[in-house]
Amino acid sequence: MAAPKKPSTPTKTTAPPDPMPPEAGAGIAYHQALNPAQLEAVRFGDGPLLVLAGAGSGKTRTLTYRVARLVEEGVDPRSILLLSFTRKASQEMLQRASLLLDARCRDVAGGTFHSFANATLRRYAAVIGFEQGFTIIDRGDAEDLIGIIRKEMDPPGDGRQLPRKSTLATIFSRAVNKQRPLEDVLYDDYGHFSDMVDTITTIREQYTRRKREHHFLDYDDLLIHLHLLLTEYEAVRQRLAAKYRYIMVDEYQDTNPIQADIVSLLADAHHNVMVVGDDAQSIYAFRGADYQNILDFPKRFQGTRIVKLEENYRSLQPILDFTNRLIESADAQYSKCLFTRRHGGLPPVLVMTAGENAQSRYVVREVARLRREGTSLDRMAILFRAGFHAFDLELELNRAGIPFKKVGGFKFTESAHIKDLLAHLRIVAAPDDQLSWRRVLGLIEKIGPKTADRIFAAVRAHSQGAGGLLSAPLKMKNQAKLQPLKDLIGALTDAPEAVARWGELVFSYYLPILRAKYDDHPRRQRDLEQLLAIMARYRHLDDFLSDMVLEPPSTAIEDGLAAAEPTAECLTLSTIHSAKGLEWDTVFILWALDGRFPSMRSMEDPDDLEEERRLMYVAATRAERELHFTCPVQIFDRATQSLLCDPSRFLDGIPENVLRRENYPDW
DNA sequence: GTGGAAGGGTTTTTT
DNA sequence: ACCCTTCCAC
Repeated sequence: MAAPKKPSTPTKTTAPPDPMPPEAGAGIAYHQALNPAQLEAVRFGDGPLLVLAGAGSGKTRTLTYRVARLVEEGVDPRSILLLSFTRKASQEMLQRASLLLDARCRDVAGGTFHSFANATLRRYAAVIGFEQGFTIIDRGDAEDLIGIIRKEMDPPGDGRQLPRKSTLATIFSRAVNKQRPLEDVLYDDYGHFSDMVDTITTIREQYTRRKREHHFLDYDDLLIHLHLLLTEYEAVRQRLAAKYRYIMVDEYQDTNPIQADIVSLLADAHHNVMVVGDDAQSIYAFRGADYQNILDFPKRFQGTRIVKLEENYRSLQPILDFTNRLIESADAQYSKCLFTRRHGGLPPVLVMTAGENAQSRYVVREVARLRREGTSLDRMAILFRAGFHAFDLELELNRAGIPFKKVGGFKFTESAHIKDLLAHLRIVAAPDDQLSWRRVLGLIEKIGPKTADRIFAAVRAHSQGAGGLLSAPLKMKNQAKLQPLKDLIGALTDAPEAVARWGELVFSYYLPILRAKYDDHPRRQRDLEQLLAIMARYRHLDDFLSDMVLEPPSTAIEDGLAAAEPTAECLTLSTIHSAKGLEWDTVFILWALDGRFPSMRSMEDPDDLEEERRLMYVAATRAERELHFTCPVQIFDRATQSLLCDPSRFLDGIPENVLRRENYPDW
């Protein structure tokens, strides 16, 4: 049970040095910083360009240098649009480009598809019939609204129930993202509900109608409306195409048909479009992404130049030997084989453990060992398929006193107390927001959904915004209960627009409610204080509220630690989806157990199974030096009533010299 | 109408 | 573990 040893001599990295600010007046040293393929992409002039970038091949570096290069050549930074997967990723690229060149690079327009859609739609809101603006609703809000409609519908009558609200939301979203009729999605993916197609269609019509009534846009609507704006309003499309003369898209393999269309529409006039991605790392099929999208790019744009980045700068050779093998045995033929000049190190290890808790103890033991040997916790990550897969490990890490942050899974802004506080601000910002009124009023004793809706209707009829609550005619017994809330709204509407001040007013109103409602209120109160700190960074309430939906802080703990002790080192726990694009010295992949990874559900459909394999590939290629898989055995699977005992089928047939096997504890 | 308690059926991944 | 429904007391 020898654990992988650190290589005795530090491995020499052949990766180009990190970008440094150029000497005053000197140009950027492209030749020293980039390999020939990267250089070709960076120096590519006008026209369509497809960069197929393997894992760890310097994709971000290439995009960063190309931005700097364009700006250096005199392109107006505001005419460059850089769409990437997370806002953090695009900010980092622009920051690095600024270091290479100068601060002009910060003026590059960038963000996620959704944040770009938000910004654009705000500018053209009147064109698409949102004269009074709009509120972006997150998944939870969407489900609440669907839940209200669902409850109003007649039950099917045969004793069965309609799909739960979260399932309905998934069905509706899938139909949009895959651009398929609702009926087809139901028939293919939810066969057991396909006979309710009429009722479900009605629910969706109602959902669409009410979103419009309340000026709500959900995540999908942002893309739909942007697409609509570009297709239906030729003048707008021309203006946007003239404004953004260079389009760049990161992680193009994860775009869905609407997003790919949006890119085409924007680039149609000039064809100056560069997309970067890796078909082998496409892991968002569940929301409509199709790796075929990136392979079809040259068909959309005639004369596309294709550049392949195949040299890996991240991982040691034994890790690449393994990951190449993993992706080679895929059914689909992906387009590359990676190589590296980083030698040394041991092959990855697969560790069989006697159950889930043994898995957790193995990870804790190894993390402690690595730390003793000098690896910072910041350089290690634990990756897993789904958020709840790490629950047991979290307990063990707490017991061992190892600090960690968890990324992915449940979000800060999804917890009830955060949503409560935001709802108070939302009714002021958007008085038509019935969902937020329900939430705010429902917090008051003896007010439930019915009373809340009545009060909402009265306020709305008064059409004075949230202040309508102060003058709307209400029943006497409601008047008294509502007095504190009225005082709050009065204070909010009187105070000048200062986001942080409003946050404090709501906080002091909400604190007694929080204390009465939750036993664990001290922890939640700390979260709220974090939220207030975040609010202080904003000048406009609308921006704050939009950001909380589009790019919420990934974890409460992360921000807590970052704020309190920015230097404290910290282990990362992450879903594989949230780990995309990141890298660590040492990576642990949990639950490499057939039935968990791949999951039972994915085994019926070859396409789903392929995506699981790509997911494992993404996880494994995050590692630079050490890679551990753990496989707890004898796990009972309730869905199939069977005992799971075998390692992931993706690891079958990989020889011992590529993947070592161990048992923990020895048995 | 509200609020609490009890019991049966379902659990990925993200903007 | 959580959602959703149902049932019952106020």
